[in-house]
Amino acid sequence: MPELDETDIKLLKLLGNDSTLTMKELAARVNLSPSPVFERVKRLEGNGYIKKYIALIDSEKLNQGLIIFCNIRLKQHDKSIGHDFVSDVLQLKEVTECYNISGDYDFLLKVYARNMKHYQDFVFNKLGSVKSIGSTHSTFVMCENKNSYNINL
Amino acid sequence: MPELDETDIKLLKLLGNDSTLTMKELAARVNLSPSPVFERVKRLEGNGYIKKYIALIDSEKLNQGLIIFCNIRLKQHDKSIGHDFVSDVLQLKEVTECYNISGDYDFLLKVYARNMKHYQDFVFNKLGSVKSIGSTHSTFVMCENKNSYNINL
DNA sequence: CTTGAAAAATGGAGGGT
DNA sequence: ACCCTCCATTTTTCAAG
Repeated sequence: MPELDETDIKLLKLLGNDSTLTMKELAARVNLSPSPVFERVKRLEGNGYIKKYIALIDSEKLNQGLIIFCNIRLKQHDKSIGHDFVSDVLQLKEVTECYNISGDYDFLLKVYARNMKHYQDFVFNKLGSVKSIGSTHSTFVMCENKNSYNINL
Repeated sequence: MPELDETDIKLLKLLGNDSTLTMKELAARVNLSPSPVFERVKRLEGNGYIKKYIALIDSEKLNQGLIIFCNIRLKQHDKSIGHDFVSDVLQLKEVTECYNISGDYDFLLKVYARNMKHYQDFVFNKLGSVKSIGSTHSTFVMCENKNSYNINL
């Protein structure tokens, strides 16, 4: 596992905020020419430091403006129930994130819904038919103050 | 606000998963030639459906493998205290997301730390010096089962 | 790392249905 | 409105030094 120097970190930071920067633009910001920057970026991709490049879609513009953190407690805690839950819940298009967590609940889901009615339908009809779920607790997002999508380097 | 057709949605979906796709590759997937695809993508960018393009960085490879959801209750609930809290907490590099939420707590933070010791330091020394905070409750992520970063179209 | 050049993609012009 | 083909420009990509 090769070490990263200052320049690599800076490149990750730049691309983590804006991946449309060209090699030329990146080069200018790290005081190099495009070629070594190209090689560094390819190395960062190849070694998995950069996982992928994506476009961020505006969820509000697509009528998915309601964000809910949904805490879930399983009925039982054996491995197979947990596995069933994860595979069931990842099928649901409203669920964009799923974490196995410590504490009172077993899982935390981030859910996007059009509105309250849609979320109600999600809880009763979709989560309601996932057998492994014991109970749920929903926390509604009133305002997203920040989401940087990446660690802050 | 112009409506989106099937093709636009498909383009958003494709770019939301992989923004390295070229106009040519996108064109092939939606059965068009590169030019109209180019125009559509520029329109989606211009109208804000696509907010930005970013590289996703592997947090584990950068020694930020511990994810914590930190619930925070403010001391008081006036607007200025809330504003102070947000501006203070967004300065902290460990905090990548911040939500104003309903329920027992006022805010939910997503925090990345190197390890438990680092998180302990974050809670005691960094959050500890934010005056507006009343109490906190940390939920530790044991496994990230899914994070799609975008709504599922 | 630099230079430099081939291959590929972008971004428009102009025209067709 | 929407699409196409063609082409100049820019960028990417990869030699060789």
